[in-house]
Amino acid sequence: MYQKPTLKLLAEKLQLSTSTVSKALKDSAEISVDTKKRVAELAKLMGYRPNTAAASLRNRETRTIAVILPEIVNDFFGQVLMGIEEEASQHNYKIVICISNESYEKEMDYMEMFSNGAVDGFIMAAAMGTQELGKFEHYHNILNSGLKLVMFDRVIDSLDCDKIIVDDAASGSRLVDFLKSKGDRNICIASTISKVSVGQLREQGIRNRVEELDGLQLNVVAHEEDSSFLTQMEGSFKKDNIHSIIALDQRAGIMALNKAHELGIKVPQELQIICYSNSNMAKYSYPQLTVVDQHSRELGKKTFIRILNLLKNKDEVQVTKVHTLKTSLIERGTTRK
Amino acid sequence: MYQKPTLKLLAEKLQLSTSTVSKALKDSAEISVDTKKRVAELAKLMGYRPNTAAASLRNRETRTIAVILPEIVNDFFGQVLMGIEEEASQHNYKIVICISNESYEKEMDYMEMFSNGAVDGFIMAAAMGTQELGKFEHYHNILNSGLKLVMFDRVIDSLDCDKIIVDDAASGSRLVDFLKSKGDRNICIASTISKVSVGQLREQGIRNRVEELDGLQLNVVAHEEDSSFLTQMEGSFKKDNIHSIIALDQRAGIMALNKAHELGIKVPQELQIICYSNSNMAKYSYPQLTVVDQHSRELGKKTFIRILNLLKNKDEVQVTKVHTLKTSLIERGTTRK
DNA sequence: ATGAAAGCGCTAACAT
DNA sequence: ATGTTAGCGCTTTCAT
Repeated sequence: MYQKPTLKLLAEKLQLSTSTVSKALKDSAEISVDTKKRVAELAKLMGYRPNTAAASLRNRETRTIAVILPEIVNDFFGQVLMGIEEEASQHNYKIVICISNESYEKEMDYMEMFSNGAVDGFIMAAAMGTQELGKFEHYHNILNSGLKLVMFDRVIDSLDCDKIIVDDAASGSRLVDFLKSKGDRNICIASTISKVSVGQLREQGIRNRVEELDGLQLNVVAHEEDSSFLTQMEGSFKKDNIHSIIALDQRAGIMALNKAHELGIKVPQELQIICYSNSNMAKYSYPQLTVVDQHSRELGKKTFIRILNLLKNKDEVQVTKVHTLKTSLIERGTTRK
Repeated sequence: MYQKPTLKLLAEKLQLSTSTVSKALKDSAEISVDTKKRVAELAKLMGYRPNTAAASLRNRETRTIAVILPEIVNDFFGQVLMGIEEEASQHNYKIVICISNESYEKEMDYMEMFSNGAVDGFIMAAAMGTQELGKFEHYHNILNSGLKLVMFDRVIDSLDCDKIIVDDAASGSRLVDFLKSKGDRNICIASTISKVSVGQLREQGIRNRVEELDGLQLNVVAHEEDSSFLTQMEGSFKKDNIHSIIALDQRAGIMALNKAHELGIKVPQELQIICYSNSNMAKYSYPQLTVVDQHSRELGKKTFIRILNLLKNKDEVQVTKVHTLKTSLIERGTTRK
């Protein structure tokens, strides 16, 4: 196995000192143009790559961000991750990925595991378990230790850190207006994420708007488990005279649509369905689901850029910010024209 | 910002040398039981975590694996990643994730970027671009430099490295038998991955079996782009008298199903559909798709365990192995009982 | 059973 | 413009 080139090796070959070579590679003004050129050439020729562990140790920065996701087999988080990854690789950052699997313990373990020098900061969406339990010391520990933290989508209100979210409540409210304009009066909320902040916000937005307007009715079908959800949904179809369904998450949306098929209810003629999250599941359903697009990839990019700024201005005191992205409605086959 | 505890700090507090503390934490036989206990207690109390960069530099191992995936918004790769991640975190390994986005260049960039000390090895599925181009020097470079490489699913036949795959060709063959046993004679292959090794293997398996048996007919509909695929599919529905469709990937499967709906073809009565990959899209379609389950999470776990073994026996000469997992058919709503 | 010292590869303050 | 040196935090060999 051949020896990987190091600064020392380059220096020997060029009859220079390591510090000169180091500076040359950094395009330092101290070094002559000629030397820089010679160094660059040999480095390229030998395929020199700086040893990241050594640089991290010395510079006290790893150029690595831990991304903690509640799940990964989920188009929304997948798209966010793509956005993060894209931006990260553009800025020559690495990301390590952790999957909390909605568990408080795993989330905490990961944060502890990376809390000493392994990463410069964390990007994360809170696990369902964490939001249910309401225990947030592990976030505080991270912040206290000087590591950067940016949360997205599933954020903790009471926590003083940067957050990138979408206009969940406002979008819910807009959906009510949209459905009302189509003549619907009896709206049903379907959700498998009612324990999670964004689910609650969306529901609140819808609820508030329904109360503001006259002559609207609201039902709620909510359960995390597929079979219970479907039983509830079927009950609601049979006893309530539902005009439309707002599904707060992709799974609820697709399950509601399938239940409607099963019961012979015509979509969108007899029932309109709108679903949160522009997922493949929604894009490839029949008919294609009308969705609230959260611009998830953009969200990922914004999140990374935020933490990058925090890192660049490391020692300045910074005002934490909540950045809200506006969602948009993509009208497809489950709503009427 | 408080100072993170280091070995030196622990040593000072305990009036010991750093080497003693280091050994104690490693439960070395050289150190007295009593000292070990004192060290362990203080370490716990102060929340000591070894600095990974320093350990990497010293030990010449990072306990980090790069995972290069063609895409991430894809349930198959998502599930594999879950399996890898699960196993990695269990063995106290980190994974950094790279998304090649099916591009040869990105794949190569990533491999170069991590080829000097940043990771101990690579787990990857080849990008479509790489398989099309047929350029594999970047893989050879990795292997030559002593880094470990394990490929899964989309592997390079000619490359001498460890591979974890599923029985693509054999499973294709079994599907033909299955459909024939249901009385189908005219089978159609639908694919959006015909440029990729696994797509070709599946097709080959099907094709061979069709030729072996008597009285079967085979059509092929293949295109990566949705709209061209759908046009072809519609044409095939209208002119060929198809009895069943074998979709080589999830997207092809769901698009074929939707097209059947659109044309008023009854599934599974008039047309059976079987689809590769047990994705959420297939699970939540209407009716639910019958699928070939690749046990993707298991595949991820096996892949990680393989690279771990390679790493543990670093310097032994190892025979590269191809490990083949057996797929299984999950019969659901798009095939007849 | 414990400690001193060297060194992994890199950077930067401080010579020259 | 180039070089010397110290040190980031850890492990390990070789004393003691």
